[in-house]
Amino acid sequence: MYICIMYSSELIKGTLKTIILKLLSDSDEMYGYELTQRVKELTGGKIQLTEGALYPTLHALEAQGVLSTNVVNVGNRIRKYYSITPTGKQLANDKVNEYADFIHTMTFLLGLKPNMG
Amino acid sequence: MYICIMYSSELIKGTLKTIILKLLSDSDEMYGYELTQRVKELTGGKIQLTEGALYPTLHALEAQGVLSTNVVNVGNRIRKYYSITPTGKQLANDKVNEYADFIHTMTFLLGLKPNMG
DNA sequence: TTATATACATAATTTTCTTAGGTATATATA
DNA sequence: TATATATACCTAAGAAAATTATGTATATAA
Repeated sequence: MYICIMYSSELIKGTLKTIILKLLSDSDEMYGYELTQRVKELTGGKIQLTEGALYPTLHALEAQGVLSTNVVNVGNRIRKYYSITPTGKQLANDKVNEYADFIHTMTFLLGLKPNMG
Repeated sequence: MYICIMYSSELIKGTLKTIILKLLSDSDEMYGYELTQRVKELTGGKIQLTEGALYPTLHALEAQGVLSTNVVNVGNRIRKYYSITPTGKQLANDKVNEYADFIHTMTFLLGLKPNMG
């Protein structure tokens, strides 16, 4: 068994959009900070989204029309909820499928045993 | 089933070193061009290493001491064979194990079915 | 009162890759 | 014979995507 605290940063590169789109595809709406906590929780801390990467990407996805926002005041603080658009739902599907295919290819290329759970 | 010609370039980011180290770990020696052809062949053309990324990375890995080189004249052309050092073998193992763990985490995070072949 | 958690954001820098260009030989094709 | 493709190496400019650092501000726990 392989032990690790967090993956080397180069490994995670290129997966951010796919992760965001998938989580928002399965949820009604989520805000940025919530996304960081959810990913940390779901991966046992092995993947931790950094705000410097997350927020610009969220803005780009919104500008692209795949996410829409809803700003809410919680107490005296601002919270910006993101939800996925129909276009975004399609993109999420494509990205997840592409990643599944990619994992399959990498599993073969690196000579890893198919994952049985 | 998902159809694709080549993966979007962002997906492949961060996997180059792992791929190089794994292939050289399983082979006595390989040269740069050979690596590009082997990866293309093994992935059905879905992953194609670009020379602009490959050669600088090979040089860096050599400078780092994980690869050693052997220049050979084939006809009137030069061919630079790379082989993995003991340190490199260890690094290759670590990187492949880390990637296997990463695939496991991403499979769960993206809600993909464990791959049964 | 001080640190941590929540919650947003941007800017400078670094890393990593793409794109484009350069050199050169061998071989297949029009 | 000329031209395209394959082999085989390399670097440099630029783009893309991340890290690191910084800033603002409130709430809560120590």
